Amino acid sequence: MSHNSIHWFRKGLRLHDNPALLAALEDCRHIYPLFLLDPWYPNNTRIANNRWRFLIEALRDLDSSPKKLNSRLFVVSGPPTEVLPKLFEKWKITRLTFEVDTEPYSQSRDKEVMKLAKEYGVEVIPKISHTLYNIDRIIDKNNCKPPMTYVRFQSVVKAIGPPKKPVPAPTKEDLKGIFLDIMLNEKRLLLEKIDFVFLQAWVCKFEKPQTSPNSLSPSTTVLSPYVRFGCLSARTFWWRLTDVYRGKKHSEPPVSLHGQLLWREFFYTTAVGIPNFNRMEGNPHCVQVDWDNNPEHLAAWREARTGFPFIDAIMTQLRQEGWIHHLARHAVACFLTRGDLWISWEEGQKVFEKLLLDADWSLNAGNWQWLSASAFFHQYFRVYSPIAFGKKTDKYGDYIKKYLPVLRKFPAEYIYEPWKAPLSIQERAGCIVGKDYPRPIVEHEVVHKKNIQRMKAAYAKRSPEDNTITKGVKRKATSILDMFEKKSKR
DNA sequence: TTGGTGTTGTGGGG
DNA sequence: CCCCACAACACCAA
Repeated sequence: MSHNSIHWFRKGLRLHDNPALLAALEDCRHIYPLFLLDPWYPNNTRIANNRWRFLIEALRDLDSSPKKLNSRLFVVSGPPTEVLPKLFEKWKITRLTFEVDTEPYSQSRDKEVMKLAKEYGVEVIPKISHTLYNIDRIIDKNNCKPPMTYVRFQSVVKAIGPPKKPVPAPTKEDLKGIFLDIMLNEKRLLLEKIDFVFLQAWVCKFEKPQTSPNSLSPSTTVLSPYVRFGCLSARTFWWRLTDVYRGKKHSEPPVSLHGQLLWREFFYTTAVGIPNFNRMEGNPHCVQVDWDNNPEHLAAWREARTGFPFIDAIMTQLRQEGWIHHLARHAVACFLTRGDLWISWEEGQKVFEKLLLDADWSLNAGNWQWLSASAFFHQYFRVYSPIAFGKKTDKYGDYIKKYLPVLRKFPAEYIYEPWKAPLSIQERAGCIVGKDYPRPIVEHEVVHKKNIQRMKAAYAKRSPEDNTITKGVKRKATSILDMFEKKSKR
């Protein structure tokens, strides 16, 4: 019982499956659970109110403890490199623990913090628990470069074996004799929800492409924000699913729920292994495209006034609720980029980063590249129709009517294309297109064909060593990865 | 070297 | 209901 420990919460806002927190409690006299409000985030990223609120609630959840334990979570504002040294001295800290975070800013921040800790004689213990695997190990196993397809990724992780089991939450026994400032109040509600909602049959049958982007209540788990902030451990989720699968016939990756966790892991891996992953320029795997600069169109997309009800309804749900179905993300992402507006995926990435509760640096960048056919996905001639796609799962446009009440009186026949309705019908619906609801800002039938040709030209312009022979890309990637490897050898 | 395959397209044809 | 054209890249198996 000799250490004074800080456990620094960043992601991983939970007590269960938190190996770094357990490490902090070992031989510990006093534990200080800490969350820093790092000004780098509001200064360099976009965070809408909904997402702040989710974070605050998650922190409150961590902090909410039975009064009798007199517990608390320390929340301090300021840059980590300024705040932590003060706390090291004030609390006579000998040990700092935290969960490994692979994002570029986090990596540089943690490197600085580790240097400082050394100066103050503080032992640092980082532990992996945000991802299913050690991402570096996946890259190493794949010849020191990130696997570029899901199939390849699957074969690499299969060779590694299943993810590690989650570690248990600290018990009252672990805390005996420790001055604790945190509560052991797990997100019970959430775990109960998993047990309750995840009826076995539903879990076993789950196939992502069969779920609906526009059902009125979500057709998927909606656990992504919890996983994003680490309120729910991906490993805990994985092994709970394994329990549910046991002995039953069940769906398989890529479409199963295990498959969804592997998609997350896939983009975490590529984000670590590919330089400039959230940008087009300097990103060796990203097709270089001459995207248009069109602030009016971008604003119309962002503000749900493209004149395409399906697109506008999705963007409205995004703004109001901070969550939209994965396929809805496909529809609006394709529309913004290669499908209709020909605006850079980086612009869409910024809007999602701000509005999605589950906005995750790696997944956001990876999926935008996928949807814009800039990397990972290359069948750019497969363009989502802003009219036809939604009809498959919502013939009468109930989803549109929910989020765009101005259109609620339109008959099903015209709900996806109100501009085609005769004026008499528009009048009867109490909504004149061009006055009460915008006219479509582009002619989809025309622009999407033109855009396919522009995409074709962008692909053709890639230098031969960029596309035909992968050597060119590999060379670039490995040189970066060599550096990365050296850095990560502990 | 070649041919097949890949989470989630559309519109036209039979 | 299935099949095709549209026609690209990364990877793998033969």
